[in-house]
Amino acid sequence: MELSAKYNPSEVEDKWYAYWLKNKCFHSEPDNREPYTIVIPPPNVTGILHMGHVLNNTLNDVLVRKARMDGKNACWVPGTDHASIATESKVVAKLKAQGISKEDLTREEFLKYAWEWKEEHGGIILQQLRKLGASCDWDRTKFTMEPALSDAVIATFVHFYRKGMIYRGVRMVNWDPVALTAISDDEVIHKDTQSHFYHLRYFISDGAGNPTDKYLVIATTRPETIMADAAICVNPADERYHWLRGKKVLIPLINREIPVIEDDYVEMDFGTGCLKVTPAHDAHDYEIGLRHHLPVMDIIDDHGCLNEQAQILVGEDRFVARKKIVTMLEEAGNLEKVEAYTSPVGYSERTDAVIEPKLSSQWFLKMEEMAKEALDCVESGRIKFIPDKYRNIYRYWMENVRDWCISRQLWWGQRIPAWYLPDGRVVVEETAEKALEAAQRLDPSVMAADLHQDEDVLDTWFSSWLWPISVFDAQRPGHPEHKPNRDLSYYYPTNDLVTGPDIIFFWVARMIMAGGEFMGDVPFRNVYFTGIVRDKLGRKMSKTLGNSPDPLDLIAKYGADAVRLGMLLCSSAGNDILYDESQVEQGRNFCGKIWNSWRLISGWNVDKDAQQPLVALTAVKWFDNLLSRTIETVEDCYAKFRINDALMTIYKLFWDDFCSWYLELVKPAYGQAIDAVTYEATTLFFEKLIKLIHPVMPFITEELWQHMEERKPGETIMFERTPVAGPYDAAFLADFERTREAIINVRGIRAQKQIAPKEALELYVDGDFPAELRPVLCKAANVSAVHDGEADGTAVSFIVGTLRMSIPLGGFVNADEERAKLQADLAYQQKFLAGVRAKLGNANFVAHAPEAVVAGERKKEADALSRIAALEESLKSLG
RNA sequence: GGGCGCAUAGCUCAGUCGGUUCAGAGCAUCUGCCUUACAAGCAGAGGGUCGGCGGUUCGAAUCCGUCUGCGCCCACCA
Repeated sequence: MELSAKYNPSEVEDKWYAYWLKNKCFHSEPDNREPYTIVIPPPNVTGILHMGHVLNNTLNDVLVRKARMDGKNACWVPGTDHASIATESKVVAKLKAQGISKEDLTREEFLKYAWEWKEEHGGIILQQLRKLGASCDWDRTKFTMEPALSDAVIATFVHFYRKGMIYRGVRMVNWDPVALTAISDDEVIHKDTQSHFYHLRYFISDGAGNPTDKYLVIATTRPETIMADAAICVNPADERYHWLRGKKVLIPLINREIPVIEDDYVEMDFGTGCLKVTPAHDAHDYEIGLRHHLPVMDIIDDHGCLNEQAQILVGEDRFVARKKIVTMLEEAGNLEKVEAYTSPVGYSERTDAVIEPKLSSQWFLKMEEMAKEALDCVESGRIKFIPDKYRNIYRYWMENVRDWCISRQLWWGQRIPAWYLPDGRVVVEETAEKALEAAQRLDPSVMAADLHQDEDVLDTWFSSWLWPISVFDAQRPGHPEHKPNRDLSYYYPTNDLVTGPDIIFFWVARMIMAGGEFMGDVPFRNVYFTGIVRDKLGRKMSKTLGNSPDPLDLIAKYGADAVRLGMLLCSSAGNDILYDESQVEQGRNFCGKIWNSWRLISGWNVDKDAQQPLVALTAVKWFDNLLSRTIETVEDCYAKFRINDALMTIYKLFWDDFCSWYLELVKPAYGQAIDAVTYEATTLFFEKLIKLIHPVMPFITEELWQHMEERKPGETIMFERTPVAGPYDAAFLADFERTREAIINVRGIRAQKQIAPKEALELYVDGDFPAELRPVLCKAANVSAVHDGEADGTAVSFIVGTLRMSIPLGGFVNADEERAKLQADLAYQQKFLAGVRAKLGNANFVAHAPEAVVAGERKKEADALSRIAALEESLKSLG
């Protein structure tokens, strides 16, 4: 079968992906081989593929394909995450566009819409991953909210509750007034925000609720919250304010009387040294309020608007209210001054709304004990982070862990399995039936209708942290007595996790905790942290900037292999990736190179009787040695997770060594056949090369491997073995390097002197040059003969190592120019020699430096001397 | 504000224990080639005071100090 002149990725990719699926090449079942397991970082069920996914999943796929070719039973489990906030807000937005408000729907109605949306859009991303070539075991696809996995989540809640690790409490939480839910501290992003510092006068009360003419001044960024003030606080050491002791002041506009209190928390030199204490709307103020038994008055509703408690500006949005109240304060004579002020403000990661500190009742999971163990997993080296620097960040997190707020005021997610009795008591059970039984044990008169289930759902990460366990055996989490099934026993712990450092605590740390809690073992052994994909200007890729290409467009344009290669070329672990389309072009070009090299080889006619030329004999020997050495390097790179180095090593081996050198050396003259020995060796090399590249470029390698010879049905390069390194002769490889240098020198001289490549030259070598490499020199440099000794008459010379080589060029040589060049070279060598000798003349150096280093310097000295001698001879022969 | 990390060629990055001709790679650039696998290519070439300053050492891109410029994590002085 003829190979088309150009590689056509789209045809080839669809064909082989379908072939792999049909032959269940990605499917894994436990057997007696060593397992290699990866669970996908589950993308949001409603997500679509972006460049970050491409990077992550390409890395995963490379690792899993490599392991498969290493003979392991490789299993990559795919799936999606229900992503409660993200998905729910998308559904809410979609309903809003249809004129439906969430608040008009019952929970059941809303969930029906949400599931419809999930069925419609869910898993698009998994289809897209197929285009990338991801070799996931699709038969094992999981969803964090499918029944079995949801049951696991509920069971773990009950488990922790019974262990006394889950509790319910009123806490100051981060309220997102757009998503209408509390979010965890980690989902809050602090951004420096331009605002104002309002200096307000609070007049001292005369004791009967009337203002005197004395006042104090407080500075606040949130004047709209003054109606919720419970006190004014000063530092007890602040003598400026001792006269205020025991006094009461009046809140401006509403004239409510509040006490002046003293607390160390207040910084004397910040603002005016007077702090208004607003327990309901500030976490620190809440703490102060607890210490001083202050009343809590909540004046902001769930949407961020002032409520009746505020007395004024009721119903106004907090930011509108801020503007209005400033005017009112000014008119009332309470505004002293306004300063421009920049301070960090918390924003919701999801909705970008300004977070409102809010008191509410939430469920928490105690973290301290689990965090200790999880820290130890990493500190002890049972889990390795790549790169290592993330251990520091991880340690910080684990040592400063706070209890995890696991409840969310949403509907999309696993509903908290807590039921309240009419008297307020609570029972926590896996099902409503069990809850009723439990409730009746407390109070036999309770009926099913009397029980009310908690309205909240659980944080998405409360299901994600079970992922490496629940994808294999959803029975196990929460039921330590359940014996792990066959899959879980075989595949757990997984081997490698590839993910972004931004979820090191959200996900990585918590999986480690869940692993310890439910399996007594780590969930994975290595965590490879990728960087963020940025554009070439260093900007984060984002929809709004429009600087993020659609991966599917790229795949359509350049092919999946090209996209994969382009992505990996610039990805060292942990560094951000500056992506540019030119990298994908480079990938495409490499595909073209591979393709064309096989076109060349497969086009050769083989002559069974032909004898192998000497040059081919040497070339085969060389490439065989080089291949072994390179495979060793590549294996070392993989072992250290230096995937881009492994790739670059193979890339150069293929392009430079195989195509530019090896093939050019063995290539028969035009119209001539190639001998069978060389041909066999060449196809074997080619096959090994494409096997080496297959984990990175699965499609083109499969296409060519299938093209090389008739394969049996179902056969695939995927299950071929990674080529192994044999012994190699390093000295011979070094000799070949010198030969290459000589060839490059000759070519350089041709270029300089404008001598056509077709015109054969003669070469003189003054010294010992291996005979077996002479044919290589002749063919690659178009040298008709290699003579020993030195050229007669005018010649151009050069030095390789310590060998002097010269080419007699007669009329082509400008003796003055050559002399000048030689003299410059000579001067350099003499300076070099002087430097080396200065070192060797230093008694301290000879005394302190290791012997090998001193010997090295002596070698340098000897080499420099012989080069100087050679240059002087060349100068002499120039006359 | 605290902590961690980074700074090497035009760009993106390697550089292991301080010592081997150590100053490297890929891309980009320049020059010459439509040579019968490939112009998405071939051959050749140029390009860096290793961020600045100081120190340790026989010897520093590498270790220490400091300054400058970036990045990340943490942190609600209202």
